[in-house]
Amino acid sequence: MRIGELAEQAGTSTRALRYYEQHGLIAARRTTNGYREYDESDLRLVREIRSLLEIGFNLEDTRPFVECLRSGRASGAECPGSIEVLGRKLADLDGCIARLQAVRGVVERELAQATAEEEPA
Amino acid sequence: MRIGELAEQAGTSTRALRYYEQHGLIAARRTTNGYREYDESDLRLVREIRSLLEIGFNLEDTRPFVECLRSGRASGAECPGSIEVLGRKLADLDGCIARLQAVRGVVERELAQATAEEEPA
DNA sequence: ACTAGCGTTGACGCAGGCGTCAACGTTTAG
DNA sequence: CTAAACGTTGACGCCTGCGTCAACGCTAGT
Repeated sequence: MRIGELAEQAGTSTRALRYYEQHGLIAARRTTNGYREYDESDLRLVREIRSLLEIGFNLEDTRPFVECLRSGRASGAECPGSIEVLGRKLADLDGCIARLQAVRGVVERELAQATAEEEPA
Repeated sequence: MRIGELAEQAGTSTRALRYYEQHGLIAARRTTNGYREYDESDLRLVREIRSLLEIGFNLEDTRPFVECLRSGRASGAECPGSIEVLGRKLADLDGCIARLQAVRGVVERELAQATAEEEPA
C-alpha cells in the first residue's frame, strides 16, 4: 500500500509517517516512480508507535518497541530495551502522579481558604 | 530597587521580569535615565507569579491573582477570578491524575506481561 | 580616561510532533 | 487532453516561558 492508505489504516497523517521515517523508526521501499510502498508489517509498526504516543510516550521511547517488533517478536514490549523504557515510564508516572497530588492538595487548601474568606457565612 | 535586585529577591531572572511586564502582569516606574524602579509591593506580585508558575499554572492563570493583590487584598486568591481559576485547576488536576493513573495501569500490565514472557521460569 | 557592571530594546533559539503551504511530478478517470 | 487526486522534498509555523546574544547607554570606582 502507499502512504495515504497506510496513514488512514493507522489513523494518522502522511506527514506523521514521513516524520517517523525521518527519525529512523520506519523504512519504506520505493516503487520505480519514487513512491513509498508499505505492507502489513509496516502497519503494525505504525500502530505500535501510535498507541505508545497516545498514552504519553515520546518518539524516542517508542524506538525499542519498534525494533522489537521488527526482530520478529509478537509483542513490541518483550525485549530488554522496551522493558527498560516501561520501567522508567512507570517511575516517571509515579513521580508525576505524586507531584500532581501534592499540587492538588495545595490548590484545594487555597480554594477552601479563599472561599471561606470570600463568603464568611 | 532596580530590576536586577528584584530578580534576585524573587528568585528569577531579569528576562522573566521583562516578560511579565510585556504581558501586563507587572508595571514599573522609570527613573530619569530609563531604568525600571520597583518596590516591595512589586516583589510580592512577582513572588505570587513565581509560586503559581512553579506548581503548574500558566502565565494567564496568574493574572487574576496579581490583580487581586494589586487591589489591596492580603491574599491573591481571595477574589472571584482567582477562585474560578483555582476551581478549574482543581478539575484539571483531577482529570490529569485520573488519566495518568489509567496509563500507569496500562504500563504496569505491559511490564508484568513482558517480564513474564521474557523470563518464563 | 577607562573599565566593569549595571541598565535598555530587539530579535532569534528551543523543545516535540507534527500542520500546512510551496512547487513540482505521477497516476487515473472521463 | 485535462483535471483531480495522489505522490515527492523542503521549509516555515505553532506553543510557552523564558535563555541568550547583539548593540548600545548609564554609572561608579580607580
